[in-house]
Amino acid sequence: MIGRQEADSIERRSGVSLWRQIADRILQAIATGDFAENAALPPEVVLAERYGVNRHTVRSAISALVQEGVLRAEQGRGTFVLSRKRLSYPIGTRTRFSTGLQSQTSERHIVLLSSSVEPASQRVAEGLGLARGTEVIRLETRGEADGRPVSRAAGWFEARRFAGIDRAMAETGSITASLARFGIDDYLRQSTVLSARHADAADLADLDLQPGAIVLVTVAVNVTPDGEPLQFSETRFSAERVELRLSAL
Amino acid sequence: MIGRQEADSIERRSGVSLWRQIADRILQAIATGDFAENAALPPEVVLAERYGVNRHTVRSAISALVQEGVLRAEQGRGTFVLSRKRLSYPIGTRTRFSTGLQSQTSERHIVLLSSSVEPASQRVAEGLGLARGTEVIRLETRGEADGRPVSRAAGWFEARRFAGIDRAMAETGSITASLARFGIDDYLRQSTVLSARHADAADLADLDLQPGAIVLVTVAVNVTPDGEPLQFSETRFSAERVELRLSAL
DNA sequence: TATAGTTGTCTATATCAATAGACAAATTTA
DNA sequence: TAAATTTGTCTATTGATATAGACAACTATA
Repeated sequence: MIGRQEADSIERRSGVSLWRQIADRILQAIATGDFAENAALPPEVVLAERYGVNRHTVRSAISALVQEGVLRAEQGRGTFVLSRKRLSYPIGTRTRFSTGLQSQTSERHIVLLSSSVEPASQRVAEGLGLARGTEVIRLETRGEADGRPVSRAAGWFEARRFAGIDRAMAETGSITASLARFGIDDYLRQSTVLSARHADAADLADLDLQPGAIVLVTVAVNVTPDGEPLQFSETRFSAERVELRLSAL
Repeated sequence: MIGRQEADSIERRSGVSLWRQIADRILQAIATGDFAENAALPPEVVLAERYGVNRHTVRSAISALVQEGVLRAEQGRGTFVLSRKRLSYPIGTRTRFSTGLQSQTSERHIVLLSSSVEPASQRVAEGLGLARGTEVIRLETRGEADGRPVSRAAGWFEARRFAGIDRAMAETGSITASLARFGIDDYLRQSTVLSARHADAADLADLDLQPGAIVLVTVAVNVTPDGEPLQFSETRFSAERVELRLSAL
């Protein structure tokens, strides 16, 4: 990389405190592998000079990350990296939570948080090709890998056709397995729209994030091989824990 | 949507000032179309109550957005939305800047900012299937639509094979047209990895963003239909101006 | 032409964020 | 063991952030 010197500088009077900007930088460095797992961070004085701030400001950043479980500080020894690189979550025509992360994690599963029946909103109705107001089942789920939450999703299914999918989901912990109970043995991703924003209060709680964190948001429609809409979903990924790999679509 | 009441609340002591969080919310609302273009924002007192902060705090947020050219405030009348919804940028096997945004913009083009020859870094070499250190040409470009910067990209090409592609790029303003001069009349996107982070100082300058803004980052490899690597690229999109639509090819 | 509704400006106060310096406490190294 | 290195704690000061209240200036409308 060239000309990245000044990019290491920090924005003042930006509404984002310096300690949080520095915490972000450190997270970023860990996520991209610049700070290896278990390795010691440069000493506080060095970081302070690198970012052009006071040592105490660096300490604020570090203490936030210690709180967050990303770093461990040991008096007299140094500060060490606990967390690992980002998971790489594949998105393609055959997107499946568990299989996608299989090779990168020792354990992953989906937890059903809640379910409800509601009239389809405009966008849900559009996505599923239903009339607005048609009853749909809404499943709120969280995806976890190696004990850490990585994604939070809301999925909508036509209520009439998929009555009981909430129970299936609770029992199997898998969308794929749940759909199989309704005779769907294959489904494809028809469309995905992707955006990013700051995590809101709900995201922070659901994904166990700190304020100021970023979430990647996908809005997708899954269909049968024939093109019949099955599921409309909105998923939020923690941008600091996962990256999305667009596999041959 | 259900249960979004509390999500409207704001995080204190988060390292992100309240006025900036509120500015983000308003931007978000505009981007998703919740606040229509040219429409009046709710009065300051109402916003203050909605977000649970003082009116002066809301005013700070609004004044930042006025500065940014997103809002226009008129004493006695109200505050009005100037900017429009996010552009939807398609990503698929045939991803082309200009064609992708054609229907949504009246004008778009790519500006060549700089070019240089350098030895391939680890990741560039891997992406292009070259030995590390092989000479590559690096093109720095900015994509603009309707006069606003939407993306900032670095692209790497094998220097030996694509000598002069910088000139071609400067003249044509198009990757597709430049590659055509080297006998490449079609190319496909082989892989794309997507992540999100806060904009750094370089992003802020290049994309004309405000501190605290978010960028979507894609790292991609383009290949010939035969699978021969042509281009390795890293692109940063302003998350408040574009969303990425993953198109099935 | 009042009146209500809205943005703009001013003063004051309290808390958070950042800098500065000094030294304690723990660990590693010479 | 002594010295060097590193994190932890304390005090003090400055500027940015947030709250509070009052009122001016401007616009639309009854």
